[in-house]
Amino acid sequence: MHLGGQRRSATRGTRRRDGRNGARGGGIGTTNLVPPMSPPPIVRFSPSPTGMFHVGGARTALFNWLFARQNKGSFFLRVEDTDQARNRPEWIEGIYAALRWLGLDWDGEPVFQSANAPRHREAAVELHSQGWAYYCGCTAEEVQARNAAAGVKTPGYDGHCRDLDLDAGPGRALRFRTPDHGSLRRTDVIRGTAEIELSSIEDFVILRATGSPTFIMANAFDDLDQGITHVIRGEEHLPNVPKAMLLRDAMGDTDPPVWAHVPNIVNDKRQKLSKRRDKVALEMYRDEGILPEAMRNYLGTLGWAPPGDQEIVPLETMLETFRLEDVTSSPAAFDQKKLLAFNGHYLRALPREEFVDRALSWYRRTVIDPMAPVIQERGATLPETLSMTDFFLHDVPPMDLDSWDKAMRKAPAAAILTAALAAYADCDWSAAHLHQITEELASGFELSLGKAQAPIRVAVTGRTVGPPLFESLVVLGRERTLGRLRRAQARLEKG
RNA sequence: GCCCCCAUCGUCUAGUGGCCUAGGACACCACCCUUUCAAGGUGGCGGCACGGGUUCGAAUCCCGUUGGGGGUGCCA
Repeated sequence: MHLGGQRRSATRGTRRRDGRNGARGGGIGTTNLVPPMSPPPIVRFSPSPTGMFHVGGARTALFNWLFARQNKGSFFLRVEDTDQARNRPEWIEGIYAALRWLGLDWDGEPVFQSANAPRHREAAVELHSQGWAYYCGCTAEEVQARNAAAGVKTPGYDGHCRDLDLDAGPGRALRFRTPDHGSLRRTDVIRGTAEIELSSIEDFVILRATGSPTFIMANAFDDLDQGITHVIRGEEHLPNVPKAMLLRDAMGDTDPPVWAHVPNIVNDKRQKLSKRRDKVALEMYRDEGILPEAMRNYLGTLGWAPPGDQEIVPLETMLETFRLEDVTSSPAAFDQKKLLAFNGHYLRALPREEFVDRALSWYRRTVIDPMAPVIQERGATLPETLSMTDFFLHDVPPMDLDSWDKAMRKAPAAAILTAALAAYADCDWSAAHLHQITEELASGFELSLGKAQAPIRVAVTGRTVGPPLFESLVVLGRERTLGRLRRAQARLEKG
């Protein structure tokens, strides 16, 4: 057996359930995770820039930040961009902007995981030379076919190349050799201890056939390299813990981190929030007027609660009373109504002058700045230009009945709305592109663009006249546009 | 299929074997205040998934069942 320390347990964390020092009264703000005199903790928040920054990530960041700051530790930002194909620079900017908006400052410069790729590769190759890993030339299809032929119902790598002693070469990935027997102890601050059977873990890839390191390799290496003491992340990473422990062990680690897997945030159907079907992007909430302090406070009540009967609390209170080991282990549903209630509270509590400043700057940033180029030319007075943006302010646009009748009474209105809904659902959201696809839509009905856009305009703005449609749609955003089109559709059906 | 995780009002949570007739918040309902609407105040509705243990005593500990979720990628 090559795995010397595999039964070693993570001893740094003390579980809340097995201690008697967990009582909140008198113990507020103290944690047994970081004993006095011990070096300050080092945590990292490590999002991958593969989409809009969302509320789940925001909460994980918040918990990391609270834990680091209250213990005088370090909070690092590490961008896990090992999947080059799915990364985009604007997503990275989005991460910075969102964290700044929430007031979560990080230490030092962000680390880009891709920049460490050579070191990851080197470490992986080293693992191979020490016999911890082997090269494998199987494709996913081959593995699948073999499993099917063997009648194996459980998918996963079958160990075909395990003892072939293949050299590195084109088309060959490097796999970590997982022990066949024994178990390891996984200790998690918020989930307790579990004994994991090693036989259930397949030989996983650490270096792709392209030579690029996989997430698990890069992640385990960087955590070790940065001296991360507490890994606080989403529960979807729980199955990665044994792999990370195996890898760290092979790389000579003797001081495993404290693991803390925070529960998912789920939707009202209790599924993990997803970008596609749920409203998750932080910037959408920002644009709809949610105050960062309200969002931050609300996020803090998902999976944790301040002691006492008061859950709307200042950041300082969270900083004093937050305890990682008190985080709940069951998923929390994101309740927009409750967020709104929190927001109303914060809004009312603002000093008058600050309220004015913030309301005005919101209006300027979200509506006036983006609309200025098209409204400035279209009115004789300031109020007249400003009134062109009123549809933007309401969830349901104020509907002008004459406009409605004029645009919707004509035969293809319903069909146009349906076609627009389909065309706008997944397209590039720019004025030029919207113009183009709407023109195509119009020619499909053998109508001019002017005629075809009328039902769309009325559905979205409530009127037949107004600023140029496509610029308006861009500012409104896809979700709100689609929502208004659907609402108009429903209204049309009712007659 | 296999591995893992989870289970207190509709939702977020408090609860760490007796302070529990289960507390608070959001939502909802009623009333009060009020020129309207909010805000605020008062009250109400509403929950320990089920079944077995352990114990003098279980929301709390153990086992099972059921139900939900996550993972099962040369994604992260």
